[in-house]
Amino acid sequence: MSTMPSASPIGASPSSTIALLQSQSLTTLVRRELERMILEGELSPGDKLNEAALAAQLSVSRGPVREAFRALQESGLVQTEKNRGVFVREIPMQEADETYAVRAALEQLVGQMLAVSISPAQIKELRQMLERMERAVSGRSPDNYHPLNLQFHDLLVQFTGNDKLLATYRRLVNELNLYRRDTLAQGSKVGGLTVSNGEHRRIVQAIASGNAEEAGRSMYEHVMASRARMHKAKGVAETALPDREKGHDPVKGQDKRRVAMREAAL
Amino acid sequence: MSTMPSASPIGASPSSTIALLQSQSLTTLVRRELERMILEGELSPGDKLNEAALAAQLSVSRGPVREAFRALQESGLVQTEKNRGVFVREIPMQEADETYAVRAALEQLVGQMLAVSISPAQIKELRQMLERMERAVSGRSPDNYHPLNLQFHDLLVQFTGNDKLLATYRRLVNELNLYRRDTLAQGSKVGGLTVSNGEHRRIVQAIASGNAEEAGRSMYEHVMASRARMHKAKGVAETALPDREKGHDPVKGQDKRRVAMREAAL
DNA sequence: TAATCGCAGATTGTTGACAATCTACAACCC
DNA sequence: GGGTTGTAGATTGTCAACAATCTGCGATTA
Repeated sequence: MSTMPSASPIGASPSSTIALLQSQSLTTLVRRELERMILEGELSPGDKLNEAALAAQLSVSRGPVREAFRALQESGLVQTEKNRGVFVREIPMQEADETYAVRAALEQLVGQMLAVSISPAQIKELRQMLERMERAVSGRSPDNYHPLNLQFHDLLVQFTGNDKLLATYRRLVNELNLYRRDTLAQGSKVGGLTVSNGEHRRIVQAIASGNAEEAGRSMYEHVMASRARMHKAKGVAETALPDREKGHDPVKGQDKRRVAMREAAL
Repeated sequence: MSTMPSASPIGASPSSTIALLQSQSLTTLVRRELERMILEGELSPGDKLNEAALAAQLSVSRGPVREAFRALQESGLVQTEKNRGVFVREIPMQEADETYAVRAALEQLVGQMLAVSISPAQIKELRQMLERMERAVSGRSPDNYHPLNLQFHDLLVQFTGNDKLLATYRRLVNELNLYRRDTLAQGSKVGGLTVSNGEHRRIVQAIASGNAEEAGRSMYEHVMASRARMHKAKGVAETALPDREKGHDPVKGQDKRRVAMREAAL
């Protein structure tokens, strides 16, 4: 905490500093910081975000914090309950499932597009990524695999040159990362990493060979395989602790009454 | 204007009124109203949204209005320039193009899913929609076609039962509607309606027959054909008025200096 | 005359205060 | 003892005021 740039970086060139001040409002800064906190795991699904506390921590008033909340809500990272506060979203398994399906369709499109448009330089960059991931798997640093994996997929989407596709993709992946957070650390170590990277190689190979259909199919199947691995890991985690009696249970006490009224409000 | 529900609808059942008050904040109401205004064309791309004026018009303070702005910004409907205000977004042609590509991939998925899962009742509902659109085309009320068209596609996505897919789809379509606004009224009357509805029939036929591949392909091609029709209409509109000297030009005066500084800020 | 400068009004960014609501705990009743 | 009621503290929803920035227009000057 307290890593906010409260003091301005005077070292930078003056023009860029001016431009920065012009485009950055406090709301933007707060939004960015909160997104970072959530995505990096400093805040976990179900956690409550206290307006006043956050405002004090970031040395701003509650206004910008509330505005940042509305943006994060729209992006699916937090959820607001009137008069109760905002909470880091807990993605239900069913929603994660649906998201995987959408993501698979998008990545299939990515594969098809890249098979036609990719450049030699881009292929080279992808192969370098593959090697780095290979080292992460075979070496004793499997913790590094996940960020590399994210970067690899993001790079593929970037290479399509379709910004809308990229934005849509990232939105979905952000939410999936939220879902994976708890099961991830343990889940993916069960041995799926080698398999996953094998699928990555198949993808790059198909793209490089210019086979659009195969490239699309390999990406689609890779996403669906990831989903299956996630389910498996989730199942393991689930049975590991018998009755899910740890952590924050959002429904208890008179919450039941509130929930019932909410549902009736439809 | 002034169609806000300032007075509460006492006629409704008390429980639903309570539930409504529990879930609706002023921010939510303002957001909804602004979205309606934009989507129904009361506000056009490029228009400036004045905080104080809107707050007065809706009888709230500027706080909720600002929060609604942040949500609309994240959803892509408006765009904010610090210290200058928020504007209804003007979708560049290239972005619309990219959006059509993403949408086509999503609708292809919709077709594939529905070919497997659709129910007889749903098929019936789709066929009724087809007839309504048919009447709108053959009759002398082509203005009704567009909303029916939107409803038809939305219904298809709803029938997949995948809420995430639906949310993603709607986000894209909202932005596309923003893009189409100016060219639409004139553009689609050039005669594409009959063709469009023919494609709709092909889609429903393929879905009903359970042919996933054909259903997906027909939807993909329909979206791409829509894009082509849009381009054509846009081209017509473009050449119709020689030098695009009508309407609001966002870049003029000392704006050029600002824009240059913004770009340097990257 | 054309360009620049500077000011007044308007608009946005941010803040602090007040009102409404919720949460937790204690007193009370059956 | 179990359950309800009521109250105090904390938290959120909303508002109005202040500060910073921008916009447009007139004055000034070369």
